[in-house]
Amino acid sequence: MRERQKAARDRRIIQAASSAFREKGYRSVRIEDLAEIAEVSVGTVYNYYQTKGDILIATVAMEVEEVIASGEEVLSDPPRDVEQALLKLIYQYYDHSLIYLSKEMWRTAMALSIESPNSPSGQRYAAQDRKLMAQVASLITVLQARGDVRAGLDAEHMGRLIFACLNQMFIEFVTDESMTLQQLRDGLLLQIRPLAAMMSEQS
Amino acid sequence: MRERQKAARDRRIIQAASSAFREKGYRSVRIEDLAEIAEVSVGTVYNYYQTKGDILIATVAMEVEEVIASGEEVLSDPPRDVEQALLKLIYQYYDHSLIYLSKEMWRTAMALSIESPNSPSGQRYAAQDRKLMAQVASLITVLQARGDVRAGLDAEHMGRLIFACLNQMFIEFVTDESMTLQQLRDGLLLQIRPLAAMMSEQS
DNA sequence: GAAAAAAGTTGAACCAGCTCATTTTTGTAG
DNA sequence: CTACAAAAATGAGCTGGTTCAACTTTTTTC
Repeated sequence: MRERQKAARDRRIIQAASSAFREKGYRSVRIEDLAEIAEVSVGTVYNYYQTKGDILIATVAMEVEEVIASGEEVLSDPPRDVEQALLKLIYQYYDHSLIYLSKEMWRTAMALSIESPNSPSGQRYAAQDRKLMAQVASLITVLQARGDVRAGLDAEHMGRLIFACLNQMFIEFVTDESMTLQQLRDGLLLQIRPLAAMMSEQS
Repeated sequence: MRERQKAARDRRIIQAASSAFREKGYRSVRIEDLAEIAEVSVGTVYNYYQTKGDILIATVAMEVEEVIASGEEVLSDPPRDVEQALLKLIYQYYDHSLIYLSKEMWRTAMALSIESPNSPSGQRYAAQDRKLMAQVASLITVLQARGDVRAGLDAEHMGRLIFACLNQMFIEFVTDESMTLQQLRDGLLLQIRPLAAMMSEQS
């Protein structure tokens, strides 16, 4: 009974935040605005979320959760070619990224996770980053088991390396409003190609 | 005459900021505090710097400038071994990083450059990042010219890749207060070793 | 040297994120 | 149904970054 009330309010707040942030911009949306849209008071918003940033992270986290799930599908049957397999997974990430979130929202969420790594939302974001990293490593393990990646490599280290690479490209993407998804894909390709070649070659 | 006054005030402000941020923490230092230490008014601080973040970036930029200069020395005569050469350069960066700046200051500066990439200070930080990346690429070019790195590789792309790697490790370092410089070095080593091996091997 | 213009300084006021003492609602016991 | 307690909601007020109209100082002009 009370539980249902709480859940409903929470949904109204996060719903209001998600669309308002995307449409008006995170910066220019005031907590007061959210409270009004969600038909609660400012204090109540803070009863559900500790800071404005926490509300943002909650919306970003939903998105990342979806991305991780869709990545699992790629893992189940990746292309034989190493380059193709990596690109398929990463493009999946990239293509999902702007469905519910704006570049500004990504920037703010990333900034927050770096600035306040010990806050609950900072840790939440970091945990999801680690999951993505693990997924990349997992893909490499699969490819290795099939003999498409040479056996001498440590899959976890390679996963970290490739994650660093895709993450750097993604930061570049969200910090440049004029950069398109296609340019992001192309940029990544240039980075991944030599790596994939090294990983697959039998020396 | 007026120039000298301005320069002196600027120095007092940046000086006050640099030590106050390091000693009391960026967050807890108020502009009002800086103004008092520097013996100017709040308004004057804003006459020299557009935001609190700009003041921080100015102090960080001085540090990075030094790091870039010290990196140049490594470039002039790098070790023959690829792994050793890369590590020498990057450890140089790492070891300098905490001389004048706290981890919190680094976190805040990084967060700022991601969150506000179009502000003057965001661009300033990004420009220095690019310089560091170019320095890594430059090292690879030198090693390639000496025949220690295989000729087929694109030095610029490898530079970006290695920069992504060292930057990721550095973010991990500053977002974990308990992580030591030695742990940072060791973490990087694990990432760089396979890469260096791939770069130097003649296939 | 006085007057006008330009450059720089000042701090009170503004704004938005956030807090917390108070009030309201919900659930429980008699 | 009433009394009580626990949980939740509320919004006025606090805080600290930021602005800007008024003021002061320096420079230039005649």
